Amino acid sequence: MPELAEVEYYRKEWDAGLRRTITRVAVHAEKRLFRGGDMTRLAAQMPGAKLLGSEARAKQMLFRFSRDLWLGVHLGMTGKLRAEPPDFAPGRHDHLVLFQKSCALVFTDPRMFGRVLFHEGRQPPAWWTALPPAVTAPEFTPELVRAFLQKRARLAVKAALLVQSAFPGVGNWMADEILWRAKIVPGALCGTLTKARAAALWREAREVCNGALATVAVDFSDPPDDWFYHERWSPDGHCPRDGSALRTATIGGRTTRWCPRCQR
DNA sequence: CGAGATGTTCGGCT
DNA sequence: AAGCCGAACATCTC
Repeated sequence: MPELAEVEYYRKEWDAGLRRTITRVAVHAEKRLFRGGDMTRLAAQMPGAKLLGSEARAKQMLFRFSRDLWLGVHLGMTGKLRAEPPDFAPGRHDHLVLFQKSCALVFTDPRMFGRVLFHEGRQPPAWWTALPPAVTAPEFTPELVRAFLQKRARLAVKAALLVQSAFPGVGNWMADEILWRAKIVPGALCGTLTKARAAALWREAREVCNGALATVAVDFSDPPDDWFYHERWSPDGHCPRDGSALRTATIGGRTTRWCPRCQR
């Protein structure tokens, strides 16, 4: 599931273990989720460390532990975090479990498109520090969006919204929501968008991120009733504005839905 | 049974 | 030669 807001929701699941010590680690170290990291070292270093805090940015999470230990988590397509009782027995897809005295912090991911990174050091890892400013941050300006669209002039705008360096945290359903609100047809090439439409894209990207953070991220509740979201999942979806039957096509390699009447 | 799923990365082509 | 596109990754569900 995880886009921006779902990631923030799952991050908080591990708050159950805040200020508590890890007693034991269970990890499927050979899985591709852990590629590029030393999981033997993780299993050796984690016991005795305390979970001190966490943060979500875009689709990434970073958990901070005592002893200068850090855990980066990306949920991929099917990753989830949750807390279980301390006697929890990990199942086939529970690839990492941090046991504490009073609970077990579980990372599950059946498809294993996610990623877990282990880092040791006084400072957070470089890949974290280098993440671009959030869509909701003041540094995310209309000028930045415009410059990106001009650089990627031959790319469909739907595909552009999925580029994480430009729209961090935006995923497939949020991209469709943004385009519907901005009344832009997803197949439009970035280079053809006027300044006004680029501004609309900027504005709606912020609206959709803020709206999702105010609903989905809080308690996994649905976005507001008038969002495109609800219709986009239905095979028989209709435009909430004008009732037109939605169109479906693959754009930017992903299933894309839009209203053929109000998105041009 | 086949198709598709809310993500990223790589290799090949233009 | 940057940048675009499709395939691959691995598993489950409809």
